[in-house]
Amino acid sequence: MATRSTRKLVSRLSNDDRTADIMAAARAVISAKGYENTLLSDIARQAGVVEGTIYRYFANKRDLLVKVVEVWFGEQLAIDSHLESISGTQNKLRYIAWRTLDIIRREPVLARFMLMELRPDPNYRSTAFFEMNRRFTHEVLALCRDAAERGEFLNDVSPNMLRDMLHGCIEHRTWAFLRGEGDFDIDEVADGIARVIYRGMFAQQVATRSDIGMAIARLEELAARLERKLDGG
Amino acid sequence: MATRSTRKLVSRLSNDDRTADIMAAARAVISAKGYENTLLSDIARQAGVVEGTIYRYFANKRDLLVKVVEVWFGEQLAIDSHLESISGTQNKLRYIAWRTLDIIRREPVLARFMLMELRPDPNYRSTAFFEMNRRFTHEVLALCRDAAERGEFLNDVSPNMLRDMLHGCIEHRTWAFLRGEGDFDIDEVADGIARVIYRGMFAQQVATRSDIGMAIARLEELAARLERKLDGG
DNA sequence: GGCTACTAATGAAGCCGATTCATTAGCGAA
DNA sequence: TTCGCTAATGAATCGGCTTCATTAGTAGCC
Repeated sequence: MATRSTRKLVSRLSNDDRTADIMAAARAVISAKGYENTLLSDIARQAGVVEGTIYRYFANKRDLLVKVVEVWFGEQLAIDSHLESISGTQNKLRYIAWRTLDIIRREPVLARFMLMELRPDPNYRSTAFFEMNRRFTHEVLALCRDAAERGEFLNDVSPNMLRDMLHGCIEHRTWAFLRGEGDFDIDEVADGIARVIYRGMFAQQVATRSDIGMAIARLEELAARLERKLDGG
Repeated sequence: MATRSTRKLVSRLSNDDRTADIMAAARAVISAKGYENTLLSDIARQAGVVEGTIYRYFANKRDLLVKVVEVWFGEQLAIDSHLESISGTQNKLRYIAWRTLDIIRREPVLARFMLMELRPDPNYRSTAFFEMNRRFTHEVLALCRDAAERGEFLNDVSPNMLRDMLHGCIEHRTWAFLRGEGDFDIDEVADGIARVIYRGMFAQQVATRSDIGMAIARLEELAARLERKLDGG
């Protein structure tokens, strides 16, 4: 097809090198132009190859972008040992929310891709991404479950619901941020979420009728003793 | 271009009639095949017109589908007078959440369109859809604000945050439903959301065990003082 | 150092939708 | 009945992704 004279090949690299090149190019393009505006031809140009070459390494455009975002997301998850050093369930909740919001603030394009492309995928649950995300959100589940077992939290709302409230609220806020509305005060948001969930689930040690009954009994006992003294004196 | 012999025109209708035909066809196709699988040619065939005709009435495919969803969403908002008859802030919250979940359950494809196409739109805030959605979510805002003013709710988390928690959680659950996971128990979800938010914000005027303990300590102190007087006297 | 086999890289062609626009035909007004 | 307007047409275009027969680096062998 192509004439001999126009053909020029770039150097032949190992599979790994070429894959890395293309993914780096894709990452650069996607983060510069946003997901919907990313063309395969842009990626190819940036990587210094031709569009067809990409299909030797990736099944299709979406496959490429998913792999890029998986790596990206994995990097975010890696930095993650601070949680244990925080004490108190409410503080832990606040930190988890804050950290998630912070990732979103730093990498809005990534966040958008997650929300738009990965989560709606019908077989999301069998993707590598799901597994990573599961580990990520597992913290909230474990935290709430522990609190319930220790008696700190009530038992009447499932930890899954609480996790969804936390992440759902974060995502809802994220959309406003991604559209460029307002100033995205992540401290305020994280604090509000943690506060409402914690207070909403806290198994408050309120006084019961029997507590009050005991108090009355004690007062009656004291009064009786005084009375005896007065009578006797 | 076209030869005289092959050309056949459908009857010419008023603009409104033809617009309605196309929108009805679009709605049928999108709800049968899902948004990503909806082709303009499907819609045209269903409407009994040719693809090009659609461009006389709508700027492009997206414009058509947005208008379809706007009308649909408007219908949902119309049925909406039950809320006032419900008493109690928590019950109202539960009803609002339940009703939203119910709309989603009945029209999952359109719900998906809202979440995927309308909300991410950069000029979402200037769309008719935003205005409708504002009225829709305004109920939650008003409810929480009123409760705060009456002293039923605490003042330390903004009503906007609470609204986002409610809708965020609903949306998060919706994705799982749209992917066909689990059974989408909307009663449980609505109840959980309302419960956590209500309890989390309720300005609880109850006595705690420590309050009663302090009271008892104070009484014992008084009793001791009396006793000393009697003993000394 | 030349030859061969292997396969990475090429890029033109194919394909599949949305979108455009010159042409045609229905319809109401004069 | 004719005329003018414009709704409807559908072939052509366009803009992406994807395929695949062809070309050319490269490593291994003698």
